[in-house]
Amino acid sequence: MANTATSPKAARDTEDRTRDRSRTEDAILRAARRVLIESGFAGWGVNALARAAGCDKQLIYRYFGGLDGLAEALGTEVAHDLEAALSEVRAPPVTSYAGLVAAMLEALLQVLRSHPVMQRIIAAELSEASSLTAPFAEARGRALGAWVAKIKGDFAPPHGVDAPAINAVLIAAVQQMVLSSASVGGFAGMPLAEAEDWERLRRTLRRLVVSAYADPCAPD
Amino acid sequence: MANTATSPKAARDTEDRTRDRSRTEDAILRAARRVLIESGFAGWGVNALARAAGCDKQLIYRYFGGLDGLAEALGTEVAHDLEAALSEVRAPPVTSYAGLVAAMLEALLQVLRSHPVMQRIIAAELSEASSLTAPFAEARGRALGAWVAKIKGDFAPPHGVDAPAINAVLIAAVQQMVLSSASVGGFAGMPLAEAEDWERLRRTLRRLVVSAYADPCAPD
DNA sequence: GCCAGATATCACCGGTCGGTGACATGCGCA
DNA sequence: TGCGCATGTCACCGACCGGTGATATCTGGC
Repeated sequence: MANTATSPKAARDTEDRTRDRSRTEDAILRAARRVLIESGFAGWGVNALARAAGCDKQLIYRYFGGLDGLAEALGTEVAHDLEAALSEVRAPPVTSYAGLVAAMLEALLQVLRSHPVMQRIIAAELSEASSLTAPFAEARGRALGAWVAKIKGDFAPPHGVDAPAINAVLIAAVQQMVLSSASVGGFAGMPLAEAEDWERLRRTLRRLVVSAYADPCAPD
Repeated sequence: MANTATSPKAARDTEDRTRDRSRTEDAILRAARRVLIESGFAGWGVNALARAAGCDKQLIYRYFGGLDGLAEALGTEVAHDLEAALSEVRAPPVTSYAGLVAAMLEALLQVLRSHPVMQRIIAAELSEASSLTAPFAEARGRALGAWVAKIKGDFAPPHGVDAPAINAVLIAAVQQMVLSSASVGGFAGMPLAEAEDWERLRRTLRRLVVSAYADPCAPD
């Protein structure tokens, strides 16, 4: 029993795509996402992917040049997702640098939470700096850099504050929280499951940003 | 060529431990740490471990009950490391709740940075909630809980502040920073390699803690 | 001296992996 | 019509995996 079903085509997508390369490529890419979400990089091999896509593994080599090429293709796709999501950060009333950073953190939180593939990739980056995660890491760096360059000039951080470091710390916290919520359901005793939990995190982040960037004696 | 060397005993620890169960168990445990540091959980299998320990894999089954038992043994060991390190948090002049939290964060940063095995385990937790990481997660939770219970009562957080959430966020940031430094050498454009980089992070964390817990108009 | 048991090693199993070469099939074009 | 090529399928390889039963070797107690 190669699979649980009687036919090896059981896992194949309903759409008929015989003799259609672009359709097959798409099926492989979607299988790559699905397997990555369900099994992580541990189960991300040519055999499993071909099984999930309902095609022969040979096609992965032919169309993508093996696992590395497939990872690269998937990485750029996901990076585009991130880019698109960040480009829509137009939190309504941004009147200060702190407000801008807070809006960015919330947007990042939203994107990450709704994108399990991104979570998997980032988690893998923390475990192994392999050739599979490298392409995405680079693409992601470009996306974030472009976003920062775009908003530059609108507002400036207060003087005497290491804004890049503060922002990095808060972004790191967001990332860790989302990853931990996906695998353990919370972090350090703070649950991260219900909507109210995330709202609590949102408030906490905003408070940290505001207090860090506020002029003393000018609270809120 | 089962190994690069001529003799299969090349990787064996220098100490002669034939017919000495406790010595063999220790060799296996140390090999488990070493392989975990060098190859991560991906290469953490009975074959590789036995090879690294210079013994037969059968002994891993006999003495530890397989990989799961070995992971449990290693997990409790590492949890003890964490417990011991946290119990020594006596940052000299702690005069406020903020100072206490800052000292805790610095201690955690120090412990994590100097403990690559802990980093691997935490990174694995974020990728897969497998039976290998579960025992350590539980032990770590106990260690942190014990620490919190110990310091309870010395100082109290200001009113109207969600201290558990703030602390969780900052702990998450520390964790993410250390993990990211190990695999990528930095985070979000902030380098984390030289001593000055870590000092910068330390200052940033302290500033965040102080500003978050400070009474307004009573800075520093 | 000798035996019982602890300790360690070996050989082998079925299964999955990544990777490759050979082969079948159908489409488009001359 | 039939040829050429893109597309898809199959069979097979060597390597490694986790796991287990049988066997060798040494030690301590009688």
